[in-house]
Amino acid sequence: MPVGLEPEALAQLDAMITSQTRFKKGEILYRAGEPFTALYAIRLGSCKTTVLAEDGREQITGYHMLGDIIGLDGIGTERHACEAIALEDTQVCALPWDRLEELARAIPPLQHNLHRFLSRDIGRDQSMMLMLGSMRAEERLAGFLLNLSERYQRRGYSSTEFVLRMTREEIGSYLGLKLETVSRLFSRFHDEGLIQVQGRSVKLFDLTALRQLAGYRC
Amino acid sequence: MPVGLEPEALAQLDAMITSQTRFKKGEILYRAGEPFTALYAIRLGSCKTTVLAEDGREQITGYHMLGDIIGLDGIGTERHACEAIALEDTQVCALPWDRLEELARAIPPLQHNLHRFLSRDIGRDQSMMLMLGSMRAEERLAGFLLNLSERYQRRGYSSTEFVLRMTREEIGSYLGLKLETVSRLFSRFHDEGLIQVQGRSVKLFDLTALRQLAGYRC
DNA sequence: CGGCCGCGTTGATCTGCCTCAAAGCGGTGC
DNA sequence: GCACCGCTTTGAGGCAGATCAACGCGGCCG
Repeated sequence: MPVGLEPEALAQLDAMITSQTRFKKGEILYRAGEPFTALYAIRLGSCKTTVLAEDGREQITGYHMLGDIIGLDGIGTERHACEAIALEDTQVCALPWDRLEELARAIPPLQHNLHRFLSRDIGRDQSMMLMLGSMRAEERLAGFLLNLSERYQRRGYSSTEFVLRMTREEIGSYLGLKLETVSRLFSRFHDEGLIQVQGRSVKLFDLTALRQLAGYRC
Repeated sequence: MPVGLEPEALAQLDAMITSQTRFKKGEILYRAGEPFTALYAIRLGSCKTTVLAEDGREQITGYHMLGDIIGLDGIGTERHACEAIALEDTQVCALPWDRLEELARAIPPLQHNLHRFLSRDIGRDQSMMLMLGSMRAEERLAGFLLNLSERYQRRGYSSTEFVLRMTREEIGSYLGLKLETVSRLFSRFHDEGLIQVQGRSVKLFDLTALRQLAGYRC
């Protein structure tokens, strides 16, 4: 969010941030239906966002880590549309929305960044819809792993070796699959030499093959 | 978009709109990858937006009608992420983005409306992810029909009797199903007395049953 | 220590939706 | 009129992924 801001603007943004909150693994950052007052920037850790059907089924709609901003879906209705849950011990800082809107009016680059975040969320959701609507299970899982890989890399971590923060069931929910299917696919990718899995730690051996599986033509 | 604006602000918004463009059925409003310069407000007709996988598979991500604003997914990357195609003869007016950002800074209610549009798009995409990831075919189709019903009603049309603008294949692509499945489900809903279908004209007879099918608890 | 519990793996079977195929139907142009 | 074409419907059979079930493993607590 602060990218490209003048020092003075940065100071104003800083001043807006009053609170930094800690959550333990499993704790709820906000619930669906709660009044929306602020966005949350993740400073440490990671969390998932889920939407719930009336009958209790849940769909994980996002997996968020350091630097991500969550809660954007609450702006329109002034209520959170989904529920955010920490996947590990996590720290976020709240960005009060009315103050942010105000600042965005005063600071064009901030306004621009805000719009970028909103728009990128839409783009991300649309790729997810492509996955869920048109891809087969193995393509989805390969895409998921590559997506994680990319995001870890952008944050300066290894792009080929990381620890999953989600259970098989959560991965399944995110990808529209059952946990058994996820587990089987991990095993298959492992046997085929594409990856190494041991519980939640994953090594990607053959990015090219994964990309091909995921439907990337590169 | 203009909701809640002062007369003077309205005039400024009006002044921004230079062009109104017409498209015939099947024509492309914009393509994925094209530079993003403007949003488009639909004044007449309807269109679909689709994302394409590298291998040519396509997923319809949205179905848009009068009053909807499309193109929001291009803001973040400055390129359109999806392709928009007219489903019938359609008129849109372009809202140049740089001008709109500028105006949004000057006119708080406009800024707010813009954010609402962006955020609602995210919310819509998330419900779609819930559908695609967790619902069965009949639930998806019931949800689709109810969604249309609601939107027609909000625009002053009948909520129980309307004409589909999409082919079975397009509905299928939107819902992550094959056209045959869509056709079969229409027939089944018809036989069960929930709806009447004749080609593309649909009457909804039993909204309550559809809602139950769709997983609404109401 | 032993028992429990959450999570993961793997096998066997089932089924909802896809695939393949054929035919109907309405509109359009010749 | 007829032929063609895009769209839709319907049937038969197959398969990817779900479901059901059993077991393994590590961590935690009494």
